[in-house]
Amino acid sequence: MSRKNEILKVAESRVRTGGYNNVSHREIANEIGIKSASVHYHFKTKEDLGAELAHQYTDSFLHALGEPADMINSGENPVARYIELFRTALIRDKKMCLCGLLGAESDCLPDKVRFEIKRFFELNIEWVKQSYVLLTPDDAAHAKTRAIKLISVLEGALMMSKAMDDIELFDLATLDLDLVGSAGSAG
Amino acid sequence: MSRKNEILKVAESRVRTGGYNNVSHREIANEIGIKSASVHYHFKTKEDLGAELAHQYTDSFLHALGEPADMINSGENPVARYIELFRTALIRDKKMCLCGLLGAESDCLPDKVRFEIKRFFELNIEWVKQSYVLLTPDDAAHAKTRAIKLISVLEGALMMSKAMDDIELFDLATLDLDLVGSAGSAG
DNA sequence: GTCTATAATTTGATAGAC
DNA sequence: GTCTATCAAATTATAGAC
Repeated sequence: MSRKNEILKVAESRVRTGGYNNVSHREIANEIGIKSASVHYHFKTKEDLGAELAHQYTDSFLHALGEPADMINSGENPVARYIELFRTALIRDKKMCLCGLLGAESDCLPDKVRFEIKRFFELNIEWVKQSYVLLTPDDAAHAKTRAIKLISVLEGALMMSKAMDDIELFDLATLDLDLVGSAGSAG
Repeated sequence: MSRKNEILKVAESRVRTGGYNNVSHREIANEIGIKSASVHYHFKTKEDLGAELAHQYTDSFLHALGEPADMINSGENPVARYIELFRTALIRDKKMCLCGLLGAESDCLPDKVRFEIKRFFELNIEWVKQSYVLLTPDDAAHAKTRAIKLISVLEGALMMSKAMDDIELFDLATLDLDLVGSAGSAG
């Protein structure tokens, strides 16, 4: 793993644990065995580090999701996979969604970081919306609203599970979610 | 307003904007015209300040909610008021829920603060659960799960609205929520 | 090209002034 | 009782070593 990716990895862990102000050059440097000032060679400013971190997180997230159309062709429900990816963040990483936590802090973030957070949600809304359109073409008019509802409950469920230190809360919150039917048809 | 409450007010604004690490003694002090060290007279440590802030926020939130039984007696839907209180946080304050943001950072917070965040969500789940029990006694078995779902979507909707800097997202996410019927009956 | 010595600023806290 | 001078540690950044 390149030095740059080592830095991003440590930064991701720390930001997903406590937000933008929970990461510092020194802690990153200590963890990978360089001096804190060395981080500045790889990322000119902290703002640049944060922005590149969020951008890469978004790309990696979308890559893990894949293409809704492909999934449907192979008999998989893309919305179910979307939910599962959020669950993975909680179960495997034991951490928040990077862009969820940063999104909540948006008003105090540097411009470049805020821009990348927005990009994450725009692309996520579009991905889920497209999935709903493919799953239920007759209800295409509601696809975007349903996408926003789904992402909201997933981000909120992550947040509550961390707050209560109880993974089961996530499963309760995401029980019988809107997988296929029109908004609120599950249950 | 007492000095102590002045400090809490500034701290609340800053924490709700950027989390626990977004507040500092100096900024608090500057804003109210004292020296940063003076804050330590009113709150021994930052942990104590954070804990008292979260405790007071929780009490104030519950007080604004009132008693579900009273509301039902006077013909008001308590769940509708609950949703409205979250909306107020966004529209009037233009800020996150204090305990939502801190909850997402839970793993890096001092013990006393984490304890208060947990208390917020425990009391909120209980309040909403009780409301559902009163509204739909026949579905009492699902009341707690429905409460968790509702709080999740509200916290997530706040988060997304801040991330996208778009209040309308909150209204879309909370359109046709589970006000009375059993889980997922809305739509 | 990669990294570090060093610095300016900020942070949380103590010891003590009035 | 209320507040401040002062401090030790941490944070981001620069200038320059190798």
